[in-house]
Amino acid sequence: MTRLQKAILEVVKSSDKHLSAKEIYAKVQSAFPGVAMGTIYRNLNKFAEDKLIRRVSGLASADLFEGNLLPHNHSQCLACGKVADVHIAGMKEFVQEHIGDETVSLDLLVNVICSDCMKKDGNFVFEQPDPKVGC
Amino acid sequence: MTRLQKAILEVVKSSDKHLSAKEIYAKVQSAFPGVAMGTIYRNLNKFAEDKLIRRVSGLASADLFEGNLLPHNHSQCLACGKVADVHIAGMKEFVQEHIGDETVSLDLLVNVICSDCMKKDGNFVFEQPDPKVGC
DNA sequence: ATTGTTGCAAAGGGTTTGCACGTAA
DNA sequence: TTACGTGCAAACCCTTTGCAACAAT
Repeated sequence: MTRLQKAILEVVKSSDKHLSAKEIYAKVQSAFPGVAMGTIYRNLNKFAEDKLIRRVSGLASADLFEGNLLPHNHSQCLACGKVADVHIAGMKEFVQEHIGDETVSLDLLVNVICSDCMKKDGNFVFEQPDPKVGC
Repeated sequence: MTRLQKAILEVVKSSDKHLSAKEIYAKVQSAFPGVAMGTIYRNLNKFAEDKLIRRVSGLASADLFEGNLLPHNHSQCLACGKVADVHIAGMKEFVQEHIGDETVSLDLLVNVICSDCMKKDGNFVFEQPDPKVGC
């Protein structure tokens, strides 16, 4: 593993947040000013394949990367976009009971209005709830 | 509503499948040869906002549109990409118990190997399960 | 006249890829 | 040498948007 690769991995692993490729790029740049976006992506993809990190997709904005490999899902705030971890015990089993095919994995995305945004505007009303309503 | 708009809506509403904008475009084209992709998207977006149809996003490929407005979620086959409806009673309540913020909506995407693909290759083994593993 | 809808073409965002160069075993 | 990693720029895919022409009221 090159020094650059270690740096990229370290940025993701040492962050407690979910980071976009752009954010990772910015952080890596401080130590490797000449680094290219393509290289960031190539390595993030490799790390994700090798299960060193996890890629979170399906969000409203760009994919995020995280170092937390423990099974969990995510919530995103529809107002500010903030992404948080969601742990739901028995999720897979609960879902499996309802479908015929064998579940490989679940991607649960819980759309919320986070408490911060609720504080800012307690009357948060979705006249027409999220166009991407699941259930 | 213009005749074109009715045609677009009809394509989505009368299909029992989930259709991509490209597929909808192709179908509408047979009656409106000069129709533009931008117009397809503009109208699909409007219909989704008005809750005449539903947009399914977060899939491995492009967003899909469906006429089924009843709350439900989706599964996608990791081998062939096929998307199917998934109905899980009590899903929202089950999830709500585990999170602090108020749930607006859920997007559950169940990654499976569908029975067709299982038949074709009964030994379907994911040496490295889906890089986008939820739980 | 006013408003909304369309085709077109361009731009947008996020991501991937071909290629030549460089670096390391 | 052989293999791999990198920067760069272009391409990619899906989707959105500005604009001028066009309907429809």
